[in-house]
Amino acid sequence: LHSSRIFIPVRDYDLAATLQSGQAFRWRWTAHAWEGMVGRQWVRLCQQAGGLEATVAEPVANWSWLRDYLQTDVDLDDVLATFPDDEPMRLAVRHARGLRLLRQDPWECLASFILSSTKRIAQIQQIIGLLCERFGERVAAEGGDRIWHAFPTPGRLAACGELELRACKMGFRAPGLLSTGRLIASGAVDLDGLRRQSVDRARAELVALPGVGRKIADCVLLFAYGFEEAFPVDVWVAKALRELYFPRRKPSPPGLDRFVRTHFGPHAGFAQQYLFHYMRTRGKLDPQPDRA
DNA sequence: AACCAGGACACAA
DNA sequence: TTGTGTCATGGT
Repeated sequence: LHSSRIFIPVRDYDLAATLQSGQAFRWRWTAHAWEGMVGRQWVRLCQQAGGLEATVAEPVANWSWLRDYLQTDVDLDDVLATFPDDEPMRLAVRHARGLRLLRQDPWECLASFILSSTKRIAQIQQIIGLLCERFGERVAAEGGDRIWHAFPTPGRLAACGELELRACKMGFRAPGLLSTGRLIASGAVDLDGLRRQSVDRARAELVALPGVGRKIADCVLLFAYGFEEAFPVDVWVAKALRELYFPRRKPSPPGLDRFVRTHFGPHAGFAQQYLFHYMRTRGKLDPQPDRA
């Protein structure tokens, strides 16, 4: 019953848009497929007619962890039906219909977004790549002929010095990542415990961590815990709101917060991801080399 | 060569 | 409450 390959039937799933929309940073396009890590597992993903094909390095009996990560059981139509019926959302959804939210590991997601501040996605990928290569556990890929690295545990990072982290080109983000890693490694903060908290309590605990403000906390709430009312506002989404919704006057920060909370519905964070991806990739050529 | 990137933080007005 | 400087690093 063990297998190293599975076909996951799903419709309306744009794998390329999903893996390149700045929510996860370890997926690479190589040899007509996406390769990356899900937890401790190396995974190759391939978009196929009617679903996704997945390959792992060593046969497994249960694939629920991958379905959970990819969120293939989510009915996209149900989500899209809750979006506001306005022109910006129509544009954003038409631009990348099939864009999904992943369900990531909280620690990896938190650490990744601490490293994301005022960095372009390509650079975030580079920093995280160095971090994993130097401090992550070695993992077999594709039957063992190649080596990948798991994301470093909080304990391993806590054992690092700030200079070692700075050597991964993360600059001023190093002390925040280090302090947060040590708080989690010591047990002073329990990331798994946030799963059962309310959004507001979970956000409050995340914002209390060094290097974590409102925006990064909302990214973790959305991408790792599945709080889909979380609505991270970065420079791109701020630009989308400014240009598409408030072209004349600029709303105050609390006014804008009230707007996004009431206007985009129960899956506001999902809508946010469409706006983000639309603003970042409209007008550009598809970055994926050979796509049907 | 200036400018900017999925910000957070301390501090001023 | 809202505005400014600072913090690294690399690509356009």
